[in-house]
Amino acid sequence: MTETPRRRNPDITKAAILQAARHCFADSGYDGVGVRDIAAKAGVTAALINRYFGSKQGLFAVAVPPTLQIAIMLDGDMRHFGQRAAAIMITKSVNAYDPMLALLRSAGSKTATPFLRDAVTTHAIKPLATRLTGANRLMRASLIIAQLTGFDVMMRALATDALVSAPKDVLHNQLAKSIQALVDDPDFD
Amino acid sequence: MTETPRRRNPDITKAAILQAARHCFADSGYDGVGVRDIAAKAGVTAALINRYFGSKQGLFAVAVPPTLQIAIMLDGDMRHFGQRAAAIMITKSVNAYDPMLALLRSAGSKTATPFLRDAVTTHAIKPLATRLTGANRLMRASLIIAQLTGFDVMMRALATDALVSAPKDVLHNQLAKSIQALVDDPDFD
DNA sequence: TTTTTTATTAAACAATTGGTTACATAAAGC
DNA sequence: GCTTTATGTAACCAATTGTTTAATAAAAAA
Repeated sequence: MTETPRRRNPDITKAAILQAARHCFADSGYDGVGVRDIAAKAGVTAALINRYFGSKQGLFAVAVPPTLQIAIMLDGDMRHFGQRAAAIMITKSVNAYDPMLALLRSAGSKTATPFLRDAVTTHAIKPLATRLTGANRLMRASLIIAQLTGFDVMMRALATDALVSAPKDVLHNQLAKSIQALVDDPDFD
Repeated sequence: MTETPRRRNPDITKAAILQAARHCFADSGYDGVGVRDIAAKAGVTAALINRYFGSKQGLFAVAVPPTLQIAIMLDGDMRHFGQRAAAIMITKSVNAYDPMLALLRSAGSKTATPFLRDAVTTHAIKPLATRLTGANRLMRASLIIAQLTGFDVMMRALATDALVSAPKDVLHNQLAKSIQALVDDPDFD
């Protein structure tokens, strides 16, 4: 948000469009925003989106899928994955860009769904599965991602009161326990 | 689907509109369908939607929210809730009307969100919470609903391969265990 | 049968919005 | 100064939206 009148620079412009696109898609979903909205937020005109990204679809594919990753949660001992994941899910700033919201709010779009399916598999399920031990890793990773996704649906997309106004510490404990149950090797129970 | 040329009957017509609306909203979300689509599927004209339900919004409010209920899952011993819920979630026919899909695919719609928030609280979270024991029942109920929701996101809205092509029995066991962990009274662990 | 009611349709409204592209402008690099 | 290219303007062309008014025809009432 620099106040200096932006000099000509395609890289900066592309970055601005990407950032604006991520926020817009997270706010309103793929079908909910127009290219003019995104361009306006980036401080440019809609024509540049087609120039740099080919189409609205192209922009979405470049902007959103790669941001769907859970690297931060995976950084550390997997015996405490539930703790870390729960902490991140609960404390995510509501105003910050959240790729999960872009996913949820675009889940109804026939255009966006294929990209999202790929993104979830590549950037979330598979990386998580490689950190699991025991049997059925891909399936268990999917269930974990599903759990995190469902939490975001209730907490952010719908913002149901029972979750939004729940005491953070209690919420953290329950969520962490539930997630960890899927992480721990089922063969050792 | 009677082949007899339908005689005039407002009740039957209203019912046809409601059924068509539920399927359309589940398929494409609130913003994804027009009143003409719904009317066509019901075999009537769009004007009738406004006559009988006031508006598209009114139709949505009447058609979808009350169908969001988990009565079948609650029928029985809560010590096996996880088993029943998992079984239902996994075997839901893909072609049958699924109110959860209407929810997920409408989660991006600014118009539909308030109705859905209310519906989830009234018809899913609260009924489930009354069947729980121990502390933080509303919160735990929310987490359970979140888990089921997330599962539907991955399994149906996105249809990620790791879940769709997973062996049903293994999937059932994992899902049931994970759900039941949230049902069981945390004070007795 | 005649009259009244009303279920249903047809048609238009009015506004918007959609993504995309051809052309014009002006800044940057050489 | 010349060329390249980043950016803006503007128009396109279409499709569609939810809604309403007025006409039609079927059912109910008399």
